[in-house]
Amino acid sequence: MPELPEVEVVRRGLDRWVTGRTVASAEVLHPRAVRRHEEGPADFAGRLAGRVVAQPRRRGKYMWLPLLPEGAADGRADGAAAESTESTEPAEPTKPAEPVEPTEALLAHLGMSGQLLVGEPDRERHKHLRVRLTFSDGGPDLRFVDQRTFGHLLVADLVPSKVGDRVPAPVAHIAADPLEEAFDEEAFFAALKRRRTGIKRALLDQSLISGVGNIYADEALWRSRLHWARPTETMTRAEASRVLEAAREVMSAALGVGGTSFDAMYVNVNGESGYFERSLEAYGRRDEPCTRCGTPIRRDEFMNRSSYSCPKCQPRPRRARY
DNA sequence: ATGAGGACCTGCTCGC
DNA sequence: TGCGAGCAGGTCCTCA
Repeated sequence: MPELPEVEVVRRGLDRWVTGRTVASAEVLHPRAVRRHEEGPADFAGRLAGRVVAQPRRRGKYMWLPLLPEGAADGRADGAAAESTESTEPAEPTKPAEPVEPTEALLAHLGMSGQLLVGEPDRERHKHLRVRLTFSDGGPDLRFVDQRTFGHLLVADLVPSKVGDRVPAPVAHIAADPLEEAFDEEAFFAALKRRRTGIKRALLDQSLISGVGNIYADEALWRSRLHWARPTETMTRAEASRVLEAAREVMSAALGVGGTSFDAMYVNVNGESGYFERSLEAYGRRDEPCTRCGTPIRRDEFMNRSSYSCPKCQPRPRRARY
């Protein structure tokens, strides 16, 4: 279940394996994977062929590969893409070119089960392979594999975002994530006071704060001792800061774990952080003792999914909001 | 505009 | 052994 840390690990893997390379072809094996590309699969593939991939970017759970015109310089000073493996030596001549500002990007959202895998072009095709990109150097290809098809890829124009940078159009309304420098804590707190909803719903609202999913929301709330149905308008500035800091902590920890196995990610740029197996304090621990107080963790239904919390550390507010 | 709930999707697990 | 129910949840869509 990729949330921000897992997506960031994938982004780093993509930076290592595809930045600076030229797309030869894009093959859409399941139209649903590109359903948000309004002009359809053929246009999607057409826009990718021949483009040079610039350094991958990310905001929250979205990531994107800026696309440069064919033959453009990739913006890398060290030509690191060429050292990925012997078979990925770029075929293009390395003549200097004017830096070009990308106007489009390949945008990816992994959804629930999406993976971006880099590997030898002739390896076996996974059952849930949805999209495949090949590169002009004949080196490792890039595969979008997604069992549940909640994820998607599309090519979009880069437009100004509410954060102030240029991002793919579908990301323009997304707030910065709490690990970004640009994250506006004052604006987040003001939004909490304005909203008439519960804190967990607010944490999952990507227009207020991006990158937080169900798992890290529960973990951040457990750490900050806040109940998920706490009305946001009653929260103090200190409580808001607490839950933000907790979110940063859990996501940074997960990123740290995911990052440690990063060097071995040649064929497995897949967003598995390994974090879930060890460090979760609330999520998925129904009836297990709270590691702070020993009270059994409870599971509530919320938004058609689960919320885990400690009944003692996170008492339900008298006025709950969902 | 805002808040709340459902739809989408497939594989796995559980109970009968 | 078979099979249906339940569960997993990010985002978009609809409705009040």
